[in-house]
Amino acid sequence: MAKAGKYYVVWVGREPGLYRTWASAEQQIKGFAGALFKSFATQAEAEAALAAGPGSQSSASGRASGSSQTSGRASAAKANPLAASNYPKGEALCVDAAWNSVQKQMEYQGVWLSSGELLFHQGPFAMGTNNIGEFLALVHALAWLDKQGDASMPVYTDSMTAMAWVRKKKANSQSLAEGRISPELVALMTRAEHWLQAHPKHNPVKKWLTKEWGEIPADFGRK
RNA sequence: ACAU
DNA sequence: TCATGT
Ligand SMILES: [Mg+2]
Ligand SMILES: [Mg+2]
Repeated sequence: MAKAGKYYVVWVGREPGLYRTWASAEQQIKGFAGALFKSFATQAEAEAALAAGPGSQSSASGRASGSSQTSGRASAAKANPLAASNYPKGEALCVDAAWNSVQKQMEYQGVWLSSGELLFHQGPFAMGTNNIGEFLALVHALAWLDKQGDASMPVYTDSMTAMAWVRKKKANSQSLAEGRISPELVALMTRAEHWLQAHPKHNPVKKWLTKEWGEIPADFGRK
């Protein structure tokens, strides 16, 4: 997670560009031979540095330490998502879920768009699914905002499934229907559906455009 | 196909 | 490559 308000420039890495969280920037440079990166306090500084290149830095930019790998992955987002004309303006909450296929556990969290600051984190939970995590994260954010008396703050998710379940106030989960979900999560799902039915006019839910803006700030990294 |  | 979903 970002320590409120930092901007990370990666000049050399798997996918060079501008990142809002250390988790996402680290993915680009960890284990990448010859990686070059640096953090900045403001967007303007970061954008200027990204455009100018690593050679323009007078001090303390990061260099890859030990490792060796040079391969990357196909480019997804643009190098500077913040420059996209449709990038979200103003404050918002961002949520995401992750599935740990090694530990077989799901977790989810919510962060502020502007700073990357963690607002909530739940889990890990056994016997879950990606979609159940995305759904619970989204409803958790909506309920939290309602409790604060904030009816206008938008909530971003990258999950079409979670958006559909919230819209219908019903989670169409195969795993749930077939009894593969833990009692704890079943209870949370039931509670979430009931909350939605009791609060038909919840805050606006918006789709995070990962292809245009890069990973949602609430993303967990490992993928 | 699209989103995870 | 697999699983969860619209
Ligand atoms: Mg997600
Ligand atoms: Mg993610």
